Amino acid sequence: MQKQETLTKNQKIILDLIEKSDQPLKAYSILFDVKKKGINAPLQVYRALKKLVKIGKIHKIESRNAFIACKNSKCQIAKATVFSICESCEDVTEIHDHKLSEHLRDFKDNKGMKYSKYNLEFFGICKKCV
Amino acid sequence: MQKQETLTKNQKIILDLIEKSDQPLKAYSILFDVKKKGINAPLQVYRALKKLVKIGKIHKIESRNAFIACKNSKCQIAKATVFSICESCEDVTEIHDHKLSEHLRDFKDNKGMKYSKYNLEFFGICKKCV
DNA sequence: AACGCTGTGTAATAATATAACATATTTAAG
DNA sequence: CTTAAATATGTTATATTATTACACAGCGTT
Repeated sequence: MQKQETLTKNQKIILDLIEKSDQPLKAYSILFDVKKKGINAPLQVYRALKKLVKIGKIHKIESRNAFIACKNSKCQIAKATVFSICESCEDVTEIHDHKLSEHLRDFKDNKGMKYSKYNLEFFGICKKCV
Repeated sequence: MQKQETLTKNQKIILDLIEKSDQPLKAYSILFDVKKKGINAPLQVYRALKKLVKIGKIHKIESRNAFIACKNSKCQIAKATVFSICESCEDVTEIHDHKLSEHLRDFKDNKGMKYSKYNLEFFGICKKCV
């Protein structure tokens, strides 16, 4: 399992930025923010994001095309993610629910397909926005 | 609840196309296919897709930016979707599992947020690709 | 008839993401 | 140590996905 120490310069810069935000960041907003650090092209951002997703440091919120840091130290691989998304303020929170995770991990469809990964996004209106 | 009969010409053309495919179609591939029917611009496709998603006739596969018809007559609103996606051949199947649906429908996070919708995508390797 | 709502058609552009190429750095094996 | 493989970099160009803005049409309501 790859540790943060082994991340490259670009990967560190981008992970730092995402970790400082408690909300998902979009690739081109990241690009804008890291230009002062010498990262000039979209591809440099996307390459770092791809790696960070792969090692589980960040997750992609598929319905929003945005990236958020994973705060769960156990979650070292991006294979099982659950998010809560407010459709009004767009606030995103990662959900860790043992029972739900168990249920999803053990889920088998009727074709017997084995799943190595899942992504679940819940949508609603958060307390602040009600 | 809106019935298919009330769909407009563009909406019908695009729904027909998606229903004929058992796999998700991308917006620009749809555009290409319906040009012969007089639909010329991306926006015409996206507008129809938006409506069809809203009334539950089709679903968007968020991780693939593609659209698939909903074969479940009960599923008239795009509020609760579960898909199986093969990461090798990209085959996508909608999953209807009563127990899982129940579990997800009843899920409440520890902040007491109420969810009106969810989207779950399972990833793995299908039987053909193993 | 005037309004609100929904849809249409068109042009332009924004936002998201990858291909292709040349080069550098790190890692592991011989 | 050196060679090969794997991974990362920097840059340019381009592909793909999606929306804004504007003018107007059709329909049901009041």
